[in-house]
Amino acid sequence: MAHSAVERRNNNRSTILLDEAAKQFAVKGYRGTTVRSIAQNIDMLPGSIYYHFKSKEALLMAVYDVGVKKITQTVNDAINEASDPWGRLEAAVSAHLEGVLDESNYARIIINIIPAEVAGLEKTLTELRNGYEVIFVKLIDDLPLGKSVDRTMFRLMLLGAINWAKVWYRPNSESPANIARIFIKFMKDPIDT
Amino acid sequence: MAHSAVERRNNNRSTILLDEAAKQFAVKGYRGTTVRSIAQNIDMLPGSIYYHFKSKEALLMAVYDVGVKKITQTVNDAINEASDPWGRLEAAVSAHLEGVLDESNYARIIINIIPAEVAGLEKTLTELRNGYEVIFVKLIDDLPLGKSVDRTMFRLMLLGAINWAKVWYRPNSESPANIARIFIKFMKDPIDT
DNA sequence: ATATTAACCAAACAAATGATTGTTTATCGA
DNA sequence: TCGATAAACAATCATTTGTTTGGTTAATAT
Repeated sequence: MAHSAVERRNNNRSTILLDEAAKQFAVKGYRGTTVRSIAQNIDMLPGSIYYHFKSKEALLMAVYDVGVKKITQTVNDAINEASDPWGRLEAAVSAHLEGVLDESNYARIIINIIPAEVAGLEKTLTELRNGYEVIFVKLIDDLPLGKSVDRTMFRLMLLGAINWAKVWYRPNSESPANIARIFIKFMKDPIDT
Repeated sequence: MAHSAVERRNNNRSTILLDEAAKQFAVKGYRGTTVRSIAQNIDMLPGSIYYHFKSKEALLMAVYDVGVKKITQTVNDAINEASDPWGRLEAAVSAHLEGVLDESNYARIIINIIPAEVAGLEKTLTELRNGYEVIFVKLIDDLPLGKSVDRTMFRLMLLGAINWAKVWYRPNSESPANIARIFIKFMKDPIDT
């Protein structure tokens, strides 16, 4: 037999480490999170973190990168469930909201980390976020809108509205899916009927 | 004579100190801003700040308070220039945007400081911001909207959209007034004409 | 002229924090 | 069994950060 019931050395605690870092960065920001508190919450010594990542900034980068990949995946999956353009956009908005409002989700750091707060990573973080938002550029391109509609402003308005939800959202507010439906309706239909 | 041409003792560097603090808090957040860097930028020693304010938190509070008062004033003034409900709302949005997008404006910190980042001041800061936003509650109450329209969600969407502008706004983007006009139009009119 | 006070400077402190170094333990392939 | 290596520990360092303390200077009041 290959390896018995003996506990393997395969303690892939890098994953646990990444999870914990994601959670704390999302809630307390970059500077509000300390290497020590991350280590403590996963029963690891502060110095050990530096075996997995060469610096605190590198740790944030790793978390941010995973966060972008995960929410990109989630939103893309959601899009494929719908067929008509407006339905696809609503599905994307709903998935995005679920991601950024779920406390256990990596995606939160995408909107909770202020790039300027990190300095050394400002440019890279901003680029990663912009890359993700390309999904919405395409979705909005596919909408049947009048010639006079500025699609860029349309996107900036919609994304701003949903990203700001983190500020006012409470677990007993409307559900992410409802918020998505309501916001899309505001954009799509005349307001007074 | 009262006091001659002799240089007055009126070295009111408290104002300069407050200005610099406002600027740095707005850009780098509370934790990202250090007492030292504020002092350095106005040629003052770190310790001297504690003559004017008893703590870093007290300094933030002072800045935040001035910020809320200033933007409240600005927006209220703008409202009085218009008469119809939609026009008043657009004026308010425009004034709000000008305030929060102007780098030299105190109002920026209202949206760039995350209350949860400060801990000891979370409640107070949130209350101050909510107090300001009452202006928009009233403006939206006055709109001629259909019975089925959720005015709270309407406000959250609109305020979110304009508050997020800080993330993408560049001096060569649309002007604050144009952004206000476009966003209000999105909310008011059918999208495809 | 003297006393008082506003407004700072100079220096330092204690705590917190990111990071480094040397060592140990456990697993696995040869 | 042995050597290599992954993964962590234990201890410590150097720096940063908010804050304090005591002294200094110049304007104002008495």
